[in-house]
Amino acid sequence: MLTIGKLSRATGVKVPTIRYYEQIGLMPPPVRSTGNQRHYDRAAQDRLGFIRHARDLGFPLEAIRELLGLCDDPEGACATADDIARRQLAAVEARIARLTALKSEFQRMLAHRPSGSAADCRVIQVLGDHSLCAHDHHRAEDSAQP
Amino acid sequence: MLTIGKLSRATGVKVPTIRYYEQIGLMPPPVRSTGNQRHYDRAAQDRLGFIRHARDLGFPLEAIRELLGLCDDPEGACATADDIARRQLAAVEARIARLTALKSEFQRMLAHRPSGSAADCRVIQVLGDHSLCAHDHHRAEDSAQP
DNA sequence: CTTGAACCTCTAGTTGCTAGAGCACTTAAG
DNA sequence: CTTAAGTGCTCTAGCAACTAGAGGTTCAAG
Repeated sequence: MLTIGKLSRATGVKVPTIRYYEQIGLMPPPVRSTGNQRHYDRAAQDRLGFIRHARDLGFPLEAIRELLGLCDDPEGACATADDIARRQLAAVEARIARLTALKSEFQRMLAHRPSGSAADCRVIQVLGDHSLCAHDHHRAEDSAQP
Repeated sequence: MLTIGKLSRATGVKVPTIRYYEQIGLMPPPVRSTGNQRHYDRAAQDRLGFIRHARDLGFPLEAIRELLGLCDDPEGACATADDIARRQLAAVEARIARLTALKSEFQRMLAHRPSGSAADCRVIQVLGDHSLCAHDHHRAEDSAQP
């Protein structure tokens, strides 16, 4: 039986975040001590580890909620979990592509050493004039968090 | 002189977002018509284009505020703009590295076709057991928005 | 038994918007 | 000249996914 602080250290999830997960129903309310303090068992630790892991992989909390639902009902369709991961992969790939373009844009901007005043600063030029841009950096569907 | 809607179409920034930028002081309050409607000039359009462009490149609004400050005072140090871009580049690189690791993780997970039930689903396994993970996907400093 | 760390609840703030309610104004057709 | 559609206005509240702080309680070591 772990206190919230020990669970936090064990999983790498911060204490207020654990309470937040409980508040939004991602973690079940744990048993309490006589003094009203939370005590977690192994199952809770595993579940939180799962959440932490999935968060690190960029799953939004709603996707994690779905995945946890699948675990709670283990004979359910695995295809669903696959679909969630697949969507996530697509989002990650799109994001990488966009960021790679951004990176070379920055490198291009920084390659031109400043000549003194902001007036002819390359960074500001590039930002001000789209035609100087080597890349399309139009906002593609990039609302996904990862 | 453009109405807010035309400015929106011209720059690709949504109408409520333009008003939001005005609210937080990123865009100056424009002149108003007798009927209290906003009317924008060329300078406003350029400024908003600059903001849009910088946002697309992943600059947080506070960095954009700094950059705009530099433009308003064009003999200021260009080095500052460079620094901002450099920090941004570092953030972008870190993010790309992390996302690339995530991507191969997802690919690994998806390479194992589901065998039917969630109980032995690879996705759920990988998420549940950190030791199955090929990569370190510990949360590096990745709070930067891009 | 005391002290200080760790816990509790609650509210409010963060970033960068987006959505909706409930109005006022503008513009082209009739 | 009027009217209806299409814009525009302000204001409030909401989203993710936490984080910070206030102000109070409990626990464990010495």
